Amino acid sequence: MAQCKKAGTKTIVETLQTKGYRLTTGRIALLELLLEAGRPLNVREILESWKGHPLNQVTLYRALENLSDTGVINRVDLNTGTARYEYTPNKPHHHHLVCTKCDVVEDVESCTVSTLQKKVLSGSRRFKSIYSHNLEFFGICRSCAK
Amino acid sequence: MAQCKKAGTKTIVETLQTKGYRLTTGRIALLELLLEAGRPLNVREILESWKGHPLNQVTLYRALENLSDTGVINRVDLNTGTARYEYTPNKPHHHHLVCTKCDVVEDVESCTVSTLQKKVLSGSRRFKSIYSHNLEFFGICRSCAK
DNA sequence: ATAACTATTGCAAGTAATTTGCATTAGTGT
DNA sequence: ACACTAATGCAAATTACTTGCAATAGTTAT
Repeated sequence: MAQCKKAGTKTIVETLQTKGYRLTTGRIALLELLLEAGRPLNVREILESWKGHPLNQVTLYRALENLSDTGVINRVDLNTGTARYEYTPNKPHHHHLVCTKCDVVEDVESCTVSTLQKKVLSGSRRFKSIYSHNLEFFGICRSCAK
Repeated sequence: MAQCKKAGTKTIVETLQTKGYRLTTGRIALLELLLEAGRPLNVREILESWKGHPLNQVTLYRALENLSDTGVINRVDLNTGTARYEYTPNKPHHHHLVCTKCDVVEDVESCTVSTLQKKVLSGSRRFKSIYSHNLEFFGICRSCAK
């Protein structure tokens, strides 16, 4: 994991540099937390995980925005009421499966939507381009089903 | 359109009744507005469309929640910052194509995700059931592309 | 129709998420 | 080590949305 972080960090610095962003100690703490969590966290969860406070809440919001900007992390909306952020440098394009009782989230990697995306674009007179899509599945996990 | 409304209203009353909800004048005004708009509106847009105020903002929030409950309207999140609601009784299952510059929204009716949904469920050990999915496409419309 | 029952409404206030302005601090390149 | 500029924290503001409660309007049974 430290190794993974080290290897990842190098590229991340470069990625941030292209937008003039700096990889500060607070942002490193944030990225490490998201990496370890392995699932999308919201602001409240991030702040609660931090006993010391590597980043103030306001700064955290700004860091999340900047890092999302560069694609190092990804903002997802899973209908849980607040935005969530996930660490993405080591992850391929994927979607999510969300339990609407306990909010547990599972990644879904099989994505056949890219071909669908082309069809959708060719079926639209009004749109010039489509550059992304969101696909989330909602269901009930086994432990909530009991 | 008046005809469409009349025909629709009958069923809507019945739909609401099953949950003990009433179809009040304010809610009728809301449904008419959403029907005429033909696209998902957020709370601010609804209130601005109403010169007189058929429903107070607070009541509007409650009405939107109740009506969503019954499926007469549908709440959608299009990453535009606030929840949007669309009139659905006359609409088949569909998705959306959103321009991220001007927020114009187009319906996408071809949905092949139901089969994908089954695959996703069978690929998950943790989940017992999947009952819905969100799929939204993001792009740039032709007039914003100029 | 009318009365009784209960959902709906509006007001005032509250909560939670997110943003902004500004002075101070910390990274980065030379 | 110096200069330049992004990042940070504080206080305060904004925005979306919710809650409690008394008054009102819709529905059902008579």
